[in-house]
Amino acid sequence: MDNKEIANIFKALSDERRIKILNLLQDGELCACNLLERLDMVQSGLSYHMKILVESNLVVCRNEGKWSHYSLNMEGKESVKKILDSLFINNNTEIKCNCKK
Amino acid sequence: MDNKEIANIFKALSDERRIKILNLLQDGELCACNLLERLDMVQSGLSYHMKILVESNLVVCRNEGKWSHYSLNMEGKESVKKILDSLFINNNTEIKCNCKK
DNA sequence: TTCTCATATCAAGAAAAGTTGATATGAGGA
DNA sequence: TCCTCATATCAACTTTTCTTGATATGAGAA
Repeated sequence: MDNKEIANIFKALSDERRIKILNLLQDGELCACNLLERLDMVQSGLSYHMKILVESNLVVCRNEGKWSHYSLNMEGKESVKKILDSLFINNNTEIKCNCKK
Repeated sequence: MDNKEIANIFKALSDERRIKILNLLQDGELCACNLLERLDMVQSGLSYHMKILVESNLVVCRNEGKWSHYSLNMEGKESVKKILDSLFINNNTEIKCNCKK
């Protein structure tokens, strides 16, 4: 996974409205119309944000007839944690800063 | 911590160049001039990005004379993981989706 | 098939974030 | 003090992301 892909996953988490959506999904699976009722947002806006959350694997979408049901993806969370662990490593190679003193 | 603050922390991680900076800091503390040598970026740009990383507590800055030395903040990483855990919870309240069938 | 409803996509504009060169600040050396 | 160097800030501009209303798609009901 390259830096651009990593940045994109965090980008999915970097919007206040998308965090609010994750909050709402803590209570269980919800369909788009139910999410919409609980958010101050137009339908096309919700669709835009849900696409970002689903594509970044943080949310799962289950289609049933004309409805889309969304739920939190715990595997997505674990994968973000693994990314964090891979970013915050101390290789201890003791590269000393060599500014021209 | 409210949703806006949470979004801001992930925002700090949502830029490819800042991910690259974290990669570089894996080898240990580096001063701004050393980071600059390793990045394709002008000095004011680096300063802009470092400010974001420091303010979001992902990187620590140690000032020594006219130099600024940066290093990864492991506490910052842990705090991001805690935020993830608080976002991805299943409250199991069984709110059933009530779309008008 | 035709209508209605849930959701997705599009295009245009608004808002936010990133980039750049110029300048400011402030520490140490001369 | 004056000069130089490392870093920060600023203002203008570019790029990216978000928002919105209009329209498209596609499923089930009539």
